[in-house]
Amino acid sequence: MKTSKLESLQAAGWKVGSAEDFLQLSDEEARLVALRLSLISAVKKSRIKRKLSQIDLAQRMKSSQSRIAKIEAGDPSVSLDLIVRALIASGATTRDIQAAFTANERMAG
Amino acid sequence: MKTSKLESLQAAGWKVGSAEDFLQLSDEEARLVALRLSLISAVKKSRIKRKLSQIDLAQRMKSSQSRIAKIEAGDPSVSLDLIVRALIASGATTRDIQAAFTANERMAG
DNA sequence: TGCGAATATGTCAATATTGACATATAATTG
DNA sequence: CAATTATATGTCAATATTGACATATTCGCA
Repeated sequence: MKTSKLESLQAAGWKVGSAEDFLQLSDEEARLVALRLSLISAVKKSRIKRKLSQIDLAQRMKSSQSRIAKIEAGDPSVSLDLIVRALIASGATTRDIQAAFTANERMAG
Repeated sequence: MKTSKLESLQAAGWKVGSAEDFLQLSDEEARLVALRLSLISAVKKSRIKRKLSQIDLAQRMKSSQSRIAKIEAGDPSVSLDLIVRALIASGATTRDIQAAFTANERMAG
């Protein structure tokens, strides 16, 4: 479990370094990262569900395709603000957003 | 209803300009601002509940008292990231965060 | 009232985030 | 197999956000 979560973070481009470092993440940091992952996952799900390309979504929110790609890749240069804006622009309902938080709660355990 | 919401935004320091401008806010923008307001309210509630001063909370999250004050005042210079970090650092449970989103849904209608 | 603690407001240099762009790499279609 | 479309990656100047600091204001209490 811990391993897969670590791999998620690393795949997402976070400089986690080692497993020890990861385990030393404070609860606060870990919760924030987990929340980001949940929201990111919700963005992609919502975008696909509405059959929007990354360019489509970028235009809706006046951003760029590369930014959308970075959002979905979990790039650390992307803010929570941008993730949430993407989620809203993708057509996600508030219920969808809540669902992401629920998923987050499960992960954060 | 619309008026009180507008007043909230203005009180929070947003350059809304006029009621027309406010009404021209896109749904996306309105939802994002409403979400911010909900989370901000949750931060203050959580901080008070735990009897933390702004300085206490600032130390917990390695920020400064003035930043906490700005968070709670809804200052536009505060990011969603910082608001959520404050919410987590204040001791809010994930359930509290979800509740904030639920309140947001009610507001956004 | 006066005093101390808490909160609010304004500023700014340092840092983080942004859209835009070029370009690379899939994935899809004919 | 191209050709087309979608997605990924790297860069950077412009802009936004940050903690820190000074200082003002408000609040509770003796």
